[in-house]
Amino acid sequence: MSLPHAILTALLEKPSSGLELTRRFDKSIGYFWSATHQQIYRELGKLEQAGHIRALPAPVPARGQKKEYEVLPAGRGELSDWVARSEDPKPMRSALLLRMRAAAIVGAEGLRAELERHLALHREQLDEYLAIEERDFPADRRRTEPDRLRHLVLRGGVDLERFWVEWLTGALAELGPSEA
Amino acid sequence: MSLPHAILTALLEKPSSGLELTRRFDKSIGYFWSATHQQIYRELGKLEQAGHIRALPAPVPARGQKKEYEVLPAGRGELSDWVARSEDPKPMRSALLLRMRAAAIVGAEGLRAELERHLALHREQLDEYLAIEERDFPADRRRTEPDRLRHLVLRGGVDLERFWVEWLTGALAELGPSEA
DNA sequence: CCCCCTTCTGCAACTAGTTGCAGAAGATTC
DNA sequence: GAATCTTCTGCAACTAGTTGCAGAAGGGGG
Repeated sequence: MSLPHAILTALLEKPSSGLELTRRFDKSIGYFWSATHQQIYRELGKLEQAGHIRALPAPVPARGQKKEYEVLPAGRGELSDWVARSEDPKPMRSALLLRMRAAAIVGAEGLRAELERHLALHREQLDEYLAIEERDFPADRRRTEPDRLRHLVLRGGVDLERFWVEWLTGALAELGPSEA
Repeated sequence: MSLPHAILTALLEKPSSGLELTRRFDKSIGYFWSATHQQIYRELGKLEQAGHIRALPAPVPARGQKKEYEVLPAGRGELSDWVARSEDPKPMRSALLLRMRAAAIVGAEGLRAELERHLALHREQLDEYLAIEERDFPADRRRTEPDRLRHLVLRGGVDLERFWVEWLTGALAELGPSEA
């Protein structure tokens, strides 16, 4: 599974506490691997026990007290192995495509509004990605390999959102202008 | 959740037994909503109890005996409601994009082979979709609304695979010809 | 007839992810 | 200086999905 590796990556980018991680998952790593704070806390516990990360010594260790984690060499090693590991892509799932197929049988009443809503959401996400690209990846920041890799990831997000925007636009056109 | 609706859709397309459904999920509905036979059997049980489907009267009802299900009006109603229901798209997950981001930190050794493997798989899937399109959706079979909807779904699959093929091709070019 | 193979259904036990809630520490405010 | 709000961590209980296995029925084949 990928959650521990997502966390290791995030912690290597910057040592953080559970809540900080949660927030960063909400806007960066989470764009392609989302997780709730619960998953994160539990996984931090497991990673610590496995010796992949450790809590930075805190002045007052207590419940409700912020706890920062950093990655240990073993954790970095595990992540490095994982990058090269062979793993089949898991079949994608789209409830929207499924609904479309159901609509082919029971009728498309009410579907149009939902498609429009999704279209708006995907447009929004696309704009967000484009803003990030402009901010974080100006042409001169695409030289080093790490930067090129990070930019490729973002490009993936951009192009995927573009795909949805185009597909939804086409679907709406195909449904005809006056469906219920 | 969508699994029960996937099953209702499949059963409306054709009443089936659990194993038949499993096979059809492996090659049709499952392209965008996969499920194991276990999930399917359990869900069939729940759907039957909810009065959404019923088992067709079998000559010899017994364990190990094929059991066909068909959708009842209540099930069709539920599916019809679901088509119009509002439901946020769940954030996508891609272990590959995640790995790319990890590679930006720990190095991209060994990643290239994996990208090539995925590229081959996506090309294969794309070809399969195109073959289905040619077989099931010749130009004259795209007239009725149900056919147009079903074709849109397939188009979604085609374009998504195209996206991956293009992204992976670009990523491989970007990684440079001689990465480890 | 008996063994074995396939088909079909299903239980049990697991991992992953979600939701709701609660308690401690520190900051804020009146 | 007490009431309350925010931050941070975490438990408990749930739903969804996965994996491994087993048992019944039926169809050959020697």
